[in-house]
Parts: sequence; structure tokens; C-alpha cells
Amino acid sequence: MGNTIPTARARARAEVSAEILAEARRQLAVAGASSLSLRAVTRELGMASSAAYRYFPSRDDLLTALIVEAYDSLGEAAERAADSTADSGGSPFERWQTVCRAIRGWAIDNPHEYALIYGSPVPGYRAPVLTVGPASRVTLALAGLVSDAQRAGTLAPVAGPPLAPAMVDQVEGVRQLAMEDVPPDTIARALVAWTQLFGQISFEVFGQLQGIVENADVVFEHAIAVMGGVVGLRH
Amino acid sequence: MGNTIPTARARARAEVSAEILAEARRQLAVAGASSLSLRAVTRELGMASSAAYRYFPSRDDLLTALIVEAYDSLGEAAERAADSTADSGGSPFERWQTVCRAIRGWAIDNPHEYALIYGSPVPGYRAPVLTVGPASRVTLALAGLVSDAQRAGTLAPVAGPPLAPAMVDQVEGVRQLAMEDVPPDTIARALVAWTQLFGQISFEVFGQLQGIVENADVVFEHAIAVMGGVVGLRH
DNA sequence: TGTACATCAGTGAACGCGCGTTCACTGATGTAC
DNA sequence: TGTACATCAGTGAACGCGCGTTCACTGATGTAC
Repeated sequence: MGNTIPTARARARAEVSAEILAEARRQLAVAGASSLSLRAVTRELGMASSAAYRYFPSRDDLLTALIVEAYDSLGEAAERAADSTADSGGSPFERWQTVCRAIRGWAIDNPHEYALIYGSPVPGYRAPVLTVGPASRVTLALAGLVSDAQRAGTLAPVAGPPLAPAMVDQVEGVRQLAMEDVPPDTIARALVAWTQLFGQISFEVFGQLQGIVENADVVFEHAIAVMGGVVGLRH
Repeated sequence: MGNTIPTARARARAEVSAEILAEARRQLAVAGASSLSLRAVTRELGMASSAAYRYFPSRDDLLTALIVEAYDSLGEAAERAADSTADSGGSPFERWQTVCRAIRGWAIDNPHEYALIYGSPVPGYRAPVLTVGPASRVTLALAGLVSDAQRAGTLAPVAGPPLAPAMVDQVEGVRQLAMEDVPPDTIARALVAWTQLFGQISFEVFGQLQGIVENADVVFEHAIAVMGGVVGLRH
């Protein structure tokens, strides 16, 4: 109990567990989430299918582990981008660009993991609560960047008609969660930029841009430039 | 050949074919695309599973029929919204709002059909060319509304830095496809609004807004108001 | 109009497949005395 | 340090399931003469 030296058994257990996850990830990349199969995973690993049950109580638990892993991986990429630009003193707009690019880059590198977390929900699967924390990492990285800009006084005020009262209410919840000091109008626009970002990435990763846009890079850059402006992030 | 009076056989064929499709649609709504099964469909219809092969050569062809149906249904909803507001002389901005609401309304009413066409691609399924036409109907309805505004001279010019040359190239293809007379800057922004719209709807339909936004209606209204402004659609 | 043949919708059995999960077991690792 | 027992990873057979697709068939509908 609380022992710092793990036993051989414990070490083996951690390793095999990681191998199963890794193989599952590999198969996810080929076949997609709904056809992920415990049997196929263990087969590839050269073990009996029943052995998997020593590590994951059911197929859904394996799926959950993959989802958590994906959220964490994406979240880490976004956080790293946000932190690096904070350290190097980038402008809010540059930070926004860098984080957006990191998110898109991750999605393109891991299309099936992206689909797993931002695509259509897997039928019959209900994501348990423990996915909520990892899921919010990306979002908090983006929100943090806006908060930082606000605190540094570098946020352009939002022009245009005042927010509808109902919208002020909606935004209030978000403010408390992630953007304490940011004015409601800016938060409202940040929500729009947020959905635009993932809409753009989803269209690209899911092939919706085919036949319409050839160079998705260029269109992405334009989109984040426009939306950075909409939010009021200054160069 | 070319006979206008269909035989009893032909009429029965059309009816059964429609029944299979309808039942497949019903099951899609419960279980999602990847677990759509020919056997389950025919079972529910009280016929032998092999009978389905008189109507659809394979499961994938059934899927394709459902996809085409979904695209057409959504496309029609968007076109109807666009036409009705054209007839009643709505402003470009009002037309934009109405079409966006129609698209969102359809998605909320038919979440699984929405997921089928805008969610993660079904693994192993390759959409055949005949889906392209129906798929472009929504997009063309949106593009048409911008074109109309341009022709009527009611499009606000886009402020801000000039488009990057690479972006001008990208936009040129879109211009020829769907927005002949519209200036490149506006088309570029229309692309951003387009991905924002579907990003917002996907987040809502796929449950990504849960725990962040309670009243999706209000946030949606705000989003299309902001993006209508970004594109330059006047009230 | 009546008959002979062709077409084709629908049947039911069968093939071969892969899946998730359970269970009694063996043998290696860990632990208490 | 050595022994006896407990823990637990991994096995292999089995259960019951549902799937897509094929095939030879029956019987009703359609068509040519």
C-alpha cells in the first residue's frame, strides 16, 4: 500500500494495459470506433480474447479509455501551444492562431480520434462523467487565451448592437466557468469563433470540403484570421 | 416502354421499395448508421431477409439511398426557406436567418439523418458520385441568397485587409460554382459563415454544447446574427 | 378472348463469419508466518 | 531464509447472437400470339 517500488506484476500489468490501448488506437485509425473489437485487439496482440477482461471490464470501457486518451492528447496539444506563445510574449491574435493551428494539426494527424470525440456519437454508448475533465482542456486553453488578452487590456471592444438579455444569461454561465473577467459581448463572440473553428476542422477532416475547396490550409488561415478579428484579438 | 400506366407489379415494387426505405430510416433514428441492418429492416416488415435483395443489391446501396434521401430532404427545406423569403421580399439578412433556422430545424428534427451526412464518415463506406447533386442543394441555397443580395446591390462591402492571393485562388473556384457575381472577399467570408453554421449545429446535435450552453436557441440566433454581419448581409 | 411461356417478387434454408462475454482451469507471482 | 497459501494473469472452449449474402424453389403477374 502506497509502495513506491512497483512489483513485477504491477509493472507487467501497466505494460500490457498500455499495449492493449495502443493496439486499440491503431485499429481505431483503420476501422473507426463502431467496429472496434476486443477480439481483434487481443488477436493482434497474440493473446486470448478473454484476457482482455483482466484489463477492461467491457468493450465500452476500452472505448472510454480511448476517448479520454484522445481528449487528453488534443488538450495537451492546445495547452502546449497556448503556453509556448504566452512564454514568448505573442500577441493575443498570434496566440489564437497558434492554438487553432495546433488543434487543426492534431485533428489532421489523428482523424479517427478526432471523429471519436467530435463526430457523431457512437450509438448506444453513453460517455461517463470521467470524460468531462479531459474534454474541457481544449476549450479552457482557448478561453484562457481570451482571458489573458482581457487582463492585459489588449482586447478590442465589441462594436454593434447590445447583446440580447437572454444571451447575456447564457454567457454568464460561461463567464463563471472559464472567462471570469471578460465582458459578455466578447464571450458571446468567442462562442461563435469556437464553433466556427471546430466546424471548419470537421468539414475538412470529414471530407465535406471536397469538390468545393482544394487548399484547406489557406481557407483555414483565412477563417481564423476573420474570427480572431470578430472576437477582438489584437495583433 | 415509356408506358404511362404502371402495371400492378411496378406499383407494388415502388411501394415495397418505399416501405423498406421508410423502415430503414426509422431504424437509423434508433441505432445509427453503422448498425443499420438489412435483416432487421426486413424482419420488421415481416418479409424474408433475402427479399431485400430484389430492391437493393447490397446493404451499402440501402445506405446510399438513405443518404441521398437525407440530402434531398435537407436541401428541400433550405430551398423552401430561401424561396419563401425571396417571394415575400425579405432582406438578405432576414433570408439568411430564415434559411439558417430551416437547416437547424431540420437537423434537430432528424438528428440521425444529420449525423449520417454531416457526422463522421461511416467506416468502409465510400459515397458514390450520385450523392453529389443532392448534397450540394443546401450549399447552393445559401450561396444563392448571397448572390441575390449582390445582384440587388444590398451587400455591404467587406472591410479589412485585402485577401491573400492564395485565398483569391481558392475562392475563384467557388465563385464559378455558385456565386458568379459576388466579390472574392465576400465569398471568402461566406465560406467562414458556412462552416460556422454547420459547426454550431453539429455541436448542438452531437451534444458538445452540454454543460456549457443551456439554451442553444439563443446562442444559435446570436451566431447567425454575428455571421450574417460578417458576410455583409444587410437588414 | 384464351392459352403458353417468360418474368420476377418473395420464401426458407443454408454458408461462413465475427462478435462480447463467461467459466473452470493452470501456473506464475506475491505475501504472511 | 523457507514454506504454505492467496492472488491474479492468461488460456481455451463454449454460449448465444446477429449479420450479409447466395441459392434453388414456388407461385403470381405480365406478355406474345
